[in-house]
Amino acid sequence: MQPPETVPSEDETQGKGFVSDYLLYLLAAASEAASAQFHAHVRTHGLRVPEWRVLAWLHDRDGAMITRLARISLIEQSRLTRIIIQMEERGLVIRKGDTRDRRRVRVHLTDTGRQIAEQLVTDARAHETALLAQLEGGDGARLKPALAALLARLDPDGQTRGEPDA
Amino acid sequence: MQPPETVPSEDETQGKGFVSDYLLYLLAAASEAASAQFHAHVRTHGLRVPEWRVLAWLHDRDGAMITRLARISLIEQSRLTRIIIQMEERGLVIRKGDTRDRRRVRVHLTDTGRQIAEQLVTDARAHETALLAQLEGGDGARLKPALAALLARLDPDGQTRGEPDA
DNA sequence: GCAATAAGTATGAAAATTCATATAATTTGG
DNA sequence: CCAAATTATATGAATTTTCATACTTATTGC
Repeated sequence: MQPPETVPSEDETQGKGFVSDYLLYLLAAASEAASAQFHAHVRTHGLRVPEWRVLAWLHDRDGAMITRLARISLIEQSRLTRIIIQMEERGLVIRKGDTRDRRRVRVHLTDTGRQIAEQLVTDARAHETALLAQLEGGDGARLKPALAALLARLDPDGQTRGEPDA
Repeated sequence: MQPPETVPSEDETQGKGFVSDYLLYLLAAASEAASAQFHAHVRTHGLRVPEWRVLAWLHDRDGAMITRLARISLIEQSRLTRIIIQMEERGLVIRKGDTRDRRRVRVHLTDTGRQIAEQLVTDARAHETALLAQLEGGDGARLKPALAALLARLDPDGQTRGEPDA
């Protein structure tokens, strides 16, 4: 037999509802909330979020190819192609055909691009530090490892994590 | 004095780079990776992700107003207005003017909408359970509380968390 | 009770994103 | 070595999404 009642009528306020404690929602909402401020800062530099992601990855490792940059930057390929073109027109990056594999296009930072990237990475580090400092208890410390573990589990080959090569 | 060299030329592979251990990136990437499968499942029901979010919130608490639904569903208001109209045309929800405050439009599930919502919530619960089970060690258990703490810190009023009223 | 302000929703028009697919270059299998 | 399959990027066209703002209805402060 089942608990007291099978019919869930009466009090719709059972517990707190499904969504507000649903992992995928918490992830999306936390991501949004945590990023809001910094993303606003990014926009003050005339960049959209995907463009900042590209700059950040190139800052870590210049000369990535479009497809890979798309995967790790969480951007759909055809969209990234257009974004890169725009960024090139703005002088943030330059595209170079890969001589080994002529299908590939490698993206490199220009001096301007690198300058902006470095500035923003510095800002991002500071922002992250401040953010984590706000989380009392161990939560702050546990968050990153837990997220990294989740990612590692879901994406063993680092398709999304900037593995040297995947 | 600092470590061996001050100039970071030579080996660009210092550590692992900034992005792959950056909180905001981990959040975004983890959210994407964790949601990918289930979101694909949602699409097989002919729903886009924002539509599923709306159904899920209405499942928890029917009759929400557009603005609030937009905030908690992480959707921009004017977009949600259009989405709700489409959902109404498809018979998933109905809009009812609030008689107390005639500016407001309250959104209610139709029977069809509720049926789909319930099915998907059931599926979502199962998926979440499976997902968390994959995380060995305490990571799985720690993740949700840590995310909730982050959200609570960033959004004290639960603007984004379905607080009874905010 | 009214003017000014704020809140909730809708909407036009521009910009962006997606989807399917074209094109080009490489790799694979036989 | 060749045909078939695969990979990388680009692009047209439809759909979405955004942004600013119009409208309408409430609320606030005098």
